[in-house]
Order: sequence, then C-alpha cells, then structure tokens
Amino acid sequence: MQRAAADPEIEVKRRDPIPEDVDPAIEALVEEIICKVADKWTMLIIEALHEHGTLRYTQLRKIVGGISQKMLTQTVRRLEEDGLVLRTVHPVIPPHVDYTLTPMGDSLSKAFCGVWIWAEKHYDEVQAARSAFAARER
Amino acid sequence: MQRAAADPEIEVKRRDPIPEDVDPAIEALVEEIICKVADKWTMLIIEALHEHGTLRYTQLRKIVGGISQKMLTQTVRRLEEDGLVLRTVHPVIPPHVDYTLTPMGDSLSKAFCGVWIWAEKHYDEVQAARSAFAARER
DNA sequence: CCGGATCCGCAGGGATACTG
DNA sequence: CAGTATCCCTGCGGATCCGG
Repeated sequence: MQRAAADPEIEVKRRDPIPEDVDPAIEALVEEIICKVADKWTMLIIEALHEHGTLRYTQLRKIVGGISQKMLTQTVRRLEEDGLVLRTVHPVIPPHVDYTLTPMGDSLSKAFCGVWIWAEKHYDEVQAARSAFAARER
Repeated sequence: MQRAAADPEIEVKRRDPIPEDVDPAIEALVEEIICKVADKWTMLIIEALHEHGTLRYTQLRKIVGGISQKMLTQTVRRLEEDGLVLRTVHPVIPPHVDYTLTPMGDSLSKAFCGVWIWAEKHYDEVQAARSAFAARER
C-alpha cells in the first residue's frame, strides 16, 4: 500500500452525515485491507473457490484463465497469510495441494457477491455509456 | 485485461448447482468489468465520491490520499467513459471541474458497500491470522 | 509430473516539470 | 486549478529450472 495520510485541511461537505468518529488508524487499516482485496486476481481467485469449493493448484490456474504461475502462487499465499484461504499439502508424489476458502474467506466472497451481481446487471449499460462517450468525443 | 479462455476440459464439482447456462461471451464481459472495477484506485475514488457527493479535482486528490495525478486523471476518465462518473467542466479562469457519481456509479458504490463493511468487521481477524501465520512459518 | 522458486524484459504507475 | 508531458523505476508476466 503505502499511501500518504489525507491532508486534514480539506473541507468538503459530507452527503450523509455519518457519525464519523472512527480512529484514523483503524480507517488506515481498513483501507489497507481494501487495497489488498481490490485486486483483479484476488477477486477472481476468491470467486473461483467460492464457486467450486475446493480446488487444486492446476485447476485453479485453469479456471482463473490467464493468470501466471507466479501471480497465482503469490496471491494465494497472501490469501493464506490473511486467513482467507486454507492451503493443504498432501505429501504424495506427484504433489497434491488443495485450496479452500476459510469461513472468513467465504464471508468475503459473499460481500463481493454484490459487485458481481452489479456487473451482471449493468454491463450492457456500461457498453452503452462507452458508445455514447465515444460518439461525444468526436 | 486480455485473459486466455478457460480450458473446457477441466471438470470440477460445483458447490451450489447454479443454473449456469450463461453465455460465455456475457461472462467474459462481466469479468472484464470486474477486472476494471477491482482496482485499488477505482474503489477508493468511487467511495470518496459516494461519501462526499460532488468533488473537484484537487479535493478528490487529497481525499484519495497518495494517488498520483496521472492515475487520478486516468481512472476518473475511465469511470466517465463507463458512465459511472459525471465530469462537469466550468469554463472559468482558473478552471473548475466537478466530479459526481452517476446513478449507475452510485449503485456500484452501494454494491461495494458490502466489502467495506466486511473490511471493518474483519480487519482484526485478519491481523490475528497474519500473526498466526508468521508464528507458524518459523 | 505437480507445485513453485528464479531470472529477465517490458508495460504500467510514481514523481516532477510545464501549460492553458 | 486542472490537467498534460516526461522520465524513471517498480512489479507483472513469460520462460526456465528445481525439488519431491
């Protein structure tokens, strides 16, 4: 992450006057999590595991089409580290590694759900907006 | 984006047997939108606009602390192109540009809401998981 | 053979200076 | 004030090698 602290001087009117007495440290932490989670591969991997339950490394790689081995390993390791994914190594030959969402990971995928539904519901509207924008630009 | 098509040969059991007869082209489009939307700066900008209603360029830049001018302009332009953000230029000197969420952008921010709530609710659990992971690794 | 660590080339993001 | 243009460097992705 590593983002500068927000300048306290800015004055903007809040639309909905939330009782915003949250600890700025907490807020930073939440934002840090958001930044980790707001990642293309993270969302796609969590979604894949949510849909299929348990997957092996190669299965995951195929389902999340287009991801490099490096990014898959990297992302999945960070998810394990954050307690969102359970990684089980079966010490056999050839190797066999299973990935599953933890309960917390599952709850996150539920939270993502709204975004997926939004995307399914609005993709045509987005397309239309793009056309309109392109036409307007000319 | 640019991601390889999923290999049709993979066979994995679905956890919840969704009536998944969706057009793969549609699915690709949805995924394309997800990939655009699952972006750190995108989420932060949309959230900022959702919280504050209407913002000028510099206000937005301060609130979304740490973003470079390039990424702010770039992201906000793509949001405008996709019909999520309305950009209003007041032809005065010095220039004055307002950014607001369109109704569609607002609906997306509502969809994001679940993720924000999740982050607020689970950040301590994530912290704990990280500690546990670090301890286990040693 | 599967999972993943390593090396490298290149696109994409950050910092800075400049303009209407 | 709100960008655009430029340079630079990190970090992604592809290829390759390795350990079990």
